[in-house]
Amino acid sequence: MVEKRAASNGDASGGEANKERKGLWSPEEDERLYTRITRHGVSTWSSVAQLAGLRRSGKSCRLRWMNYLRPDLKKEPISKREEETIISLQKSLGNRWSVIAGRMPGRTDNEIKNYWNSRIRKRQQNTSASGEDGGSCVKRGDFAAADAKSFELAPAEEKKPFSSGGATAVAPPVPARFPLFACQLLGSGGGGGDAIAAAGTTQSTTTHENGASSESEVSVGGKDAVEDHYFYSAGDGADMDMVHLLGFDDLLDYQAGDLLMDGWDQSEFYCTNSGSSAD
DNA sequence: AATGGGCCCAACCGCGACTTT
DNA sequence: TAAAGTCGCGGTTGGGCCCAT
Repeated sequence: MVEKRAASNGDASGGEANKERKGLWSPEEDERLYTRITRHGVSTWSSVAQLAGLRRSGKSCRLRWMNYLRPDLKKEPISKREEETIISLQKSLGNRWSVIAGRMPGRTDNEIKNYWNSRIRKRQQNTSASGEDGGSCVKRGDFAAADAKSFELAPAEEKKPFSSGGATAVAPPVPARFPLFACQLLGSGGGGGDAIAAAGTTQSTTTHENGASSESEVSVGGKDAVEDHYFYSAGDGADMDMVHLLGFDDLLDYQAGDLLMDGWDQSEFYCTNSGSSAD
């Protein structure tokens, strides 16, 4: 879809040589940006644009990466369960889309905002126009308002970036800010190995027989290095030699157990590159 | 087959916050 | 402390797609 749009958007390398390009991204521009970031990471977005040879603003590059190229993005449509989560979080947090997106791995603020504006809000307007409570228009199932409580941010933790803004250098290929995932140690004999870690890496998504819908292995360096793995140093110092990223639905399931969603912000984890394809 | 209206989503814009110098 | 540079956010828009007529 985007490719189709981009293809009709003209030649990325043509036109006036020094004028900043706007509009849809071409596949070539995507490739340049993706390659640049996966190989060298992000120091500042304006330098990424420059070094990738793109006639785009840093801002535009950031947006493209965050909303489309990031390897950890979910490609599938927003599920019913995710929709319920969006509704609950919007109710408690308001239109703080980035915070809401931060609670939904693989989803972007833009995606959630668009989804809200185009579908949920409209539906709620329709139902409230027909005399119902707008907030309860969707059947909530097992995700009641009480569940939404566990998503709320502690005030002091709001807007806590992984690496602070400005020109913070980050080891490749992880972008300056990257999402948090709940992870599970492999070979630890069960749930005892649950941990939280940070990741900004490529996921090779696989569907497992146990029904976990989007369990993924973490790999490094995008397409060129799918065999490499990051090592994560957890808060207690324990190293994980491999982690599984869990899909959002899996995380909701964990609420019944030891791992709560709001645990995501309670620990800080640092990513070190163990082996690496970065040149 | 043509067309017009609504939907959806990628991307832009403007602004505030933060960092660096 | 101020200014400049950069980032990130929420609101908005433009245009392609889909579908009913």
